[in-house]
Amino acid sequence: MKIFSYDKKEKLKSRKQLQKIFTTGKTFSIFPVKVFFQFIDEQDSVVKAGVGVSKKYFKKAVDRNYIKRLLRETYRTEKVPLHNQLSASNKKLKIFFLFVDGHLPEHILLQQKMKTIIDKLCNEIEKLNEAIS
RNA sequence: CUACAAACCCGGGUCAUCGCUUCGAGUUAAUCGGGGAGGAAAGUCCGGACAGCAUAGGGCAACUUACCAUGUGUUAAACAUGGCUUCUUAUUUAUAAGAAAGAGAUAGUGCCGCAGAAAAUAACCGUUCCGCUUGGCGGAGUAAGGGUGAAAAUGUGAGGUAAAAGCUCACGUUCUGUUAUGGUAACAUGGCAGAAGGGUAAACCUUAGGUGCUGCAAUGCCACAUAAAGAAGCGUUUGAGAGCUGCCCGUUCAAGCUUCAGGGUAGGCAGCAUAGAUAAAUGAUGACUUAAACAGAAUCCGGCUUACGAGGUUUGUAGUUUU
RNA sequence: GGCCCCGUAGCUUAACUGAAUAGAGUAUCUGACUACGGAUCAGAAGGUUCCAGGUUUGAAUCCUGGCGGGGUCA
Repeated sequence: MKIFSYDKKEKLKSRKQLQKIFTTGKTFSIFPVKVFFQFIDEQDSVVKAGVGVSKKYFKKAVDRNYIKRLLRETYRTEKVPLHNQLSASNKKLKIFFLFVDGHLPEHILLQQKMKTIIDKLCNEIEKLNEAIS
């Protein structure tokens, strides 16, 4: 099994599910990224994740594509601890990363931010486990 | 060789690691192999294919095209080559370069501020003649002159007259009709007859040609869900309303239709591709080398416009050097 | 993705059927009134009419192309 993969099954796609996560999901933001997430009982993969950029901040389609690629790339390289934690505690998760800054980010900076986001998500899982136990 | 202009071409490459999408092989899987953004993919300014709309029928309206020939485009939009006409610039003054939404103002209607007598069937001043009172007033003729204006009624000269006037003549200018010659044609040159009336059609419009309307969120199918409920209005052969056009006609269907408030669903297949999805792939990092810019497909094709990098090729113009 | 509409002072707008100083209200500034403010009165300033080109003697207005903003259709 590939470790760093990010294929179709792991992507959050359905319009309905996205509406749900935006209205009822929990949020926190690690600048310049805002994270929507929601724990869920039944799902065909451990995590479903999506990325997005507002047209309000970036007019050009090239810039939006670039940021979405960066977000996917950083999530792909940093997601391993989150997966381990989730399979250990038998939870399923939906995440959506929304980019909220006005200018183009550096790859290295975004990678560090993603690391902290993943850490925070792991903490959330631990908290949830403690609350149940 | 240098500079400028136009047209066409190109739109980074190699290696390593980790990935995405699609197709094929593979019993599922693991894995392996093949394909994977642009000249503008953009703007949506045009045209077509294709699809639906009763058979896409007639008229008005609306939109659109507009020098000529040939070619491409099945038509159209548009483009290419060559030519014609007009305008601008330059000088060698009869050529060169560039530009043109380049049919019609003698079919009709409208408009032309201020200034000016007058802005289009021109008599305010002036000028000439006649009459009366004789300061001057009235009538008639007259576009030679009048500082304006973007534009002032065919230019110059002569005759002519009371004064004038294309009123007449000569040389011109422009237009209309007709005709001869050259040219496929636009048109050019000449003869004859007639005319002289400003501009504006990116004002209405006229002439000739073209366009039925709506658009892949079209359209067909599968799955899922709900409210076949409520209120108001119109109507059932004396025809409401509908058949996707702004109106009318013709024609077809016709027992339900319209509006209000509210509720449900919005997942997929075909359309759809020798790149091709359906929250939407074509990437990231490192190394070397370069000038790498503008920029990311959603039914497809063609044209136009806009954004942009370093060069190359060809043609033209100008300059310099050598022979 | 398709189809429509709109850009005028800081803000809300008029003139869009070509005509020369682009007009109002509000906000701003100055003065008057008041012991001081508000309200009121008087005056001033503020416009590349989104940008570029064209038609015309003349363009906010007509035409063409850009830029920006908004609406609608499953």
